[in-house]
Amino acid sequence: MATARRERYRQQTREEAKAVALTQLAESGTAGISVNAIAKAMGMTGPALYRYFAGRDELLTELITDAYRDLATVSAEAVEAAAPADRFRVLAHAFRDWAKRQPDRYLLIYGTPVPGYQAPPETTEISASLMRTIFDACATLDRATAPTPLEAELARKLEGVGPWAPGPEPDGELKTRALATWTRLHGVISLEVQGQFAGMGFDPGALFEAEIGALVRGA
Amino acid sequence: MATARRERYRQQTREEAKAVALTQLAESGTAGISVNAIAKAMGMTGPALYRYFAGRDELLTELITDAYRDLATVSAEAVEAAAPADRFRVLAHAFRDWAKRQPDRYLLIYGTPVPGYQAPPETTEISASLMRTIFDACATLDRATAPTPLEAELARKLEGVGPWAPGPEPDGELKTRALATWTRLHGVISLEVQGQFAGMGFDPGALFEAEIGALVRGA
DNA sequence: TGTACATCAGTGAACGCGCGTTCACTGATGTAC
DNA sequence: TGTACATCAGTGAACGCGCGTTCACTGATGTAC
Repeated sequence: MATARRERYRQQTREEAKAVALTQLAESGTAGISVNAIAKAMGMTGPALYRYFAGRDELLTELITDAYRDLATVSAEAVEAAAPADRFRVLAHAFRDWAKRQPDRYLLIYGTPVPGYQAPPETTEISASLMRTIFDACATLDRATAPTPLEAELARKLEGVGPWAPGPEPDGELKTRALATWTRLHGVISLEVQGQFAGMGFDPGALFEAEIGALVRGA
Repeated sequence: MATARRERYRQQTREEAKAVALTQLAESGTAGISVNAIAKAMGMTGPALYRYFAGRDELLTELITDAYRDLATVSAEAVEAAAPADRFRVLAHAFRDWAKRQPDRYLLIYGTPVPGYQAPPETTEISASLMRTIFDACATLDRATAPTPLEAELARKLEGVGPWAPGPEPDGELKTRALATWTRLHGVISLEVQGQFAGMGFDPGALFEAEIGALVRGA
């Protein structure tokens, strides 16, 4: 099977192309990702890349799903490996750490969408699996603190909607917590990786910890 | 002063160009904003626009500062007009309403930054004035509920950093609340306007209200 | 092990396109006397 | 009110550029006998 080696090289080339694309993304944004420029950086001519990708759109799509899947699996593995009592904090940190390590990929998933760009159906599945992980992490939070009236109202409204994730269906209160978790983590992380805290002279990590603390309390 | 009329037309043309640019932004993102296309849509040729803007960059900068200033003044006016007890809620709703009315402008300010693009110094001033409004709104929250240990720690760290806004310097606790307010509102709003809640079958408004409720409680 | 054929990777030329920006110009609109 | 001049708005041609993508092609790498 010499053909297997050929296939392996093929995959390597694809990965290399995507890696170059990510550096372009970091340097000049989504619009700066160019088939010709990628090929050039790899020591090839532009058309050669069409042996590996149907076109620019396919490459972009793959960049997005790759990043999404990576974030989802990293988070899931971290949560699964942790003791139940640590799961929530572990999830939060897995999220932020991943985002800080590769801010551009985070914004590729959760940043301003490219208008007109249609996310592939695969994304739905990945986001559902990520939601499962959030549910699992939130399920370990204690429920001693009573929800505010508005949280209780939201919980009631969320009862029965979905499913947002595979597996056992959580109740409205858990869904409420999951949403708050998602939006609050994203709130801090997105502003941080976008540099909106720059020059304010404080450590975003401390803010992040405080937000985790508020969520753990069950607020 | 017939020259005044000329100047008025001039300003009108500038405004029209920016308006067209905003529709392009909505249709195809920042990268889709094109000098030539704007001129064409206005019934002019491309070079004509150079009588009104030094170049594409200046137009883009103006789009950003305009949006930022608009959000800041709308919020400030809403808060000032409200009774102290309502101020926090009024601020939150002013923020979300503005973002929902013009999602593209919101993302222009708080979305993925264009790499390499340097925000003009004016932005700093506007963001400071917006922070002042947030401080003013948060100052009306009652402080009965004790902060969590991590919030207290953050508050201690924020003591003396800044100034983030003109006017009287708030203490660490108020700064902590302001940060939480900013990041939580942004968390919900940004995911909402980006369409990340699409297909989940719940009303983002209810989530937003719940988040406001949690903040009002002083959590 | 050697030969004939098929598959694949990559090249180079070419396509049409739209971009930002400059430049010299024509006409219209203003100001000064 | 009328004329001479200055200022401004907009045009059309042209610049160089990089883009995504196609196509016919050459060589290398594989498979089958």
